[in-house]
Amino acid sequence: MTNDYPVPAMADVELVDVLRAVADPIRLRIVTVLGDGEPHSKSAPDWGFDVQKSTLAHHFKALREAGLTRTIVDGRTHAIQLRRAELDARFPGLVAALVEGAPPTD
Amino acid sequence: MTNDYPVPAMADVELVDVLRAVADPIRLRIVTVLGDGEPHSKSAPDWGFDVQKSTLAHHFKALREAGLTRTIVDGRTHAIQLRRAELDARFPGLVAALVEGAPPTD
DNA sequence: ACCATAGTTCGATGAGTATCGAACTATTTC
DNA sequence: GAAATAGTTCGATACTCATCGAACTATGGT
Repeated sequence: MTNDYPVPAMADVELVDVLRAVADPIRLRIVTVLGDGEPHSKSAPDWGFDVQKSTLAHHFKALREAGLTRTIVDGRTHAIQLRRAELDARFPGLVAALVEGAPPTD
Repeated sequence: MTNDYPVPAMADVELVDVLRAVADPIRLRIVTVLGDGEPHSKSAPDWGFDVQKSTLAHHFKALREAGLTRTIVDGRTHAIQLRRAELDARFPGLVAALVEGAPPTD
């Protein structure tokens, strides 16, 4: 069936939950890549992390449930996108600070 | 003699470690209060958290070791201060976003 | 129908950590 | 010196969570 990748309403998202979501090396890296606001494939090889795809799925879920991202389903491929505008409205400057403060994408 | 409350050099502080430090309700609250850049007493009753003072000491240590704060010793009382200027230089906009995005101090 | 591909979910495991209470250190006061 | 005060440290406990592998769902291709 279609879209059951629910996201919380941004008004219900607490700052501490957002921070817990990005307080992990892999998830922080994901968020900085998603900082451009565009959808990115969930494809594990594309990301190049040294973890199994089940672990990556766990991180994607954590980001979505914390209110940071949404999932876009297209056939059998999924994309993930930062809820940039909503986040900027609710937590001004936060995403920008994360993107700018993260180590270079090498 | 007591001035063994070492802090890491700001250049060595990683963003993800800062985020892990503030990804806790009590520590996030502390940081937002310290956002004014002034020293604040470590006195447990003053903070009004519902934890023992040993727990509070643990959180103060976590903030200091993550590079967020410094400790100022004065006799038998201690104060804690945000390393505001250094943090702003290393992670522009981050502290401001935390202070602004945190729930009201009410 | 069959198989391959993309991604999720589940159970188990191990590491990290928030919390407490008690003991400890350092400083001030009497 | 003794007692009180401020805060830290330590050991134990409980809980959270990152990770893996295997099983599962869903879609697309042949």
